[in-house]
Amino acid sequence: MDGIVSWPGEESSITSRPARRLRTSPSVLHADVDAFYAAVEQRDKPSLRGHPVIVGGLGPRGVVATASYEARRYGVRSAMSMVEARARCPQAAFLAPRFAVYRAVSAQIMDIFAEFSALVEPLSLDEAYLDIATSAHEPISTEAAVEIARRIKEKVRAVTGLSISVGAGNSKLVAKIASDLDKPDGLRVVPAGAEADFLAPLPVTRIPGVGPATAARLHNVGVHTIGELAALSEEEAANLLGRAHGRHLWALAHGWDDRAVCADRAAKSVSVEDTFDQDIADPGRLRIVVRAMAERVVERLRAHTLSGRTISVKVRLTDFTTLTRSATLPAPTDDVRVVRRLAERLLTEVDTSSGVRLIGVGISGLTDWVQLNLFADDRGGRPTGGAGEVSTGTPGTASPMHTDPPASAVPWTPGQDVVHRRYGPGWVQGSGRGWVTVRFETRDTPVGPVRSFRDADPELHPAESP
DNA sequence: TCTGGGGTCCTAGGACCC
DNA sequence: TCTGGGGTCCTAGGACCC
Repeated sequence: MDGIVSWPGEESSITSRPARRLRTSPSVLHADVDAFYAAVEQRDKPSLRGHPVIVGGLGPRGVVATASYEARRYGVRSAMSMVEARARCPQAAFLAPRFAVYRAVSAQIMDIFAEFSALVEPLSLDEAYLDIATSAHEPISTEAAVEIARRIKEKVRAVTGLSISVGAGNSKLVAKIASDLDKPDGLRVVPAGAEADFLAPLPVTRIPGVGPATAARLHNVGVHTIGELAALSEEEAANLLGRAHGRHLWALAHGWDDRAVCADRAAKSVSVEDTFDQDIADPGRLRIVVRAMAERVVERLRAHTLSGRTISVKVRLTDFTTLTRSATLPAPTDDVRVVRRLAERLLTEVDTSSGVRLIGVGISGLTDWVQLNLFADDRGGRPTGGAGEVSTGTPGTASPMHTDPPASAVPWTPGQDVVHRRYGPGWVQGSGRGWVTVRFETRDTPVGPVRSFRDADPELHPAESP
């Protein structure tokens, strides 16, 4: 294993903080493909080589996903509007992204990374951390790290035709910054012990996690370099930037970064969103759109055999203010009818009369098992739907790869319109284990209470079909 | 003709429970 | 009747990353 040393300054930190250990050799690698999408397009279309290429949305509200280095010379950057990119570099080739191709190339690259380390943490299609200490019994020398990086670059170029940049250091932070500094086709290893001198003169904005808002706060107090951030006290950083964020960045500025390289990180949410070519104000059209997005997100959810408890709707208004509304179910679902209906309701909680430029639907609180009925959680108790409440307070701690028997002979279908003799019209949010939960809302009165009944409640009936 | 789409993490307030 | 604190869950928003 890599050599390990105690976290400097540990004595002064709060006792709840776990003991930190820093590596003593450059055994963390960060690798990413140079101008990935654009480079794939240039690779596949030789006439584009040597010329500016801009990949991104081609619609009226598109933005740049990736600009080739030729295009960057004209000031074209990721996230810039396509309109501005066209103004800066009209002679560029403007291409829509081909994600299926990028995913395939990405898989090739990740396979190559896996040949060099058993511990690969992908960050995106074109980027990953590699822990090269896992298979080594001795600390990794600078020369050994350089050699491994060189071989990875060679192999990626031979197999995919793409150039990558690799950085290595004793932490994720140092490796990542090192790979950034030498782009494109970079190879930079920060030797053990040289981390502080490497970091100190760099602008704070080099630290991943320091964006425009954080940079502005730091600049306000005269902090421009990583070394100047490190020279603050931990308390000053925490007060300036927030407790967690401030302390984290302050530690990073010292090079105190013990974050582990972690393969197989489970997804926490799934979402889809669309920006319209023109704003939509018509509630009927918005309702149709949000239903379609609910269907798309459930498709993605089910493709990964996941279920989720919390449904969110995101609305970006004409003036770009962004609102979210969410609701949490008593148990995870992957039922399109429930998600569709809930998304529709959440949309009604936002005033969209001024016009909407984007709608999104997301699902979080994911569990790794296929939902068979809404109450197939392990709380054991009966459903408790109280008036107006969606969540019951107790989270379903789902067992992995749960295999519940199907809820057979239950007459109620999630999403179904029903009428209760006392409570009026509503729709079935879920059923199972002898119970059915009804949300008493209609399109005209979209927000209403939730109540649960026995399956055979004589007062509950399917709504008349239209 | 301003500002995509997919995510992650953090904060802060209120509800609720012990 | 009054007075609390801690912990967890939920919601909404914001910063940030590629």
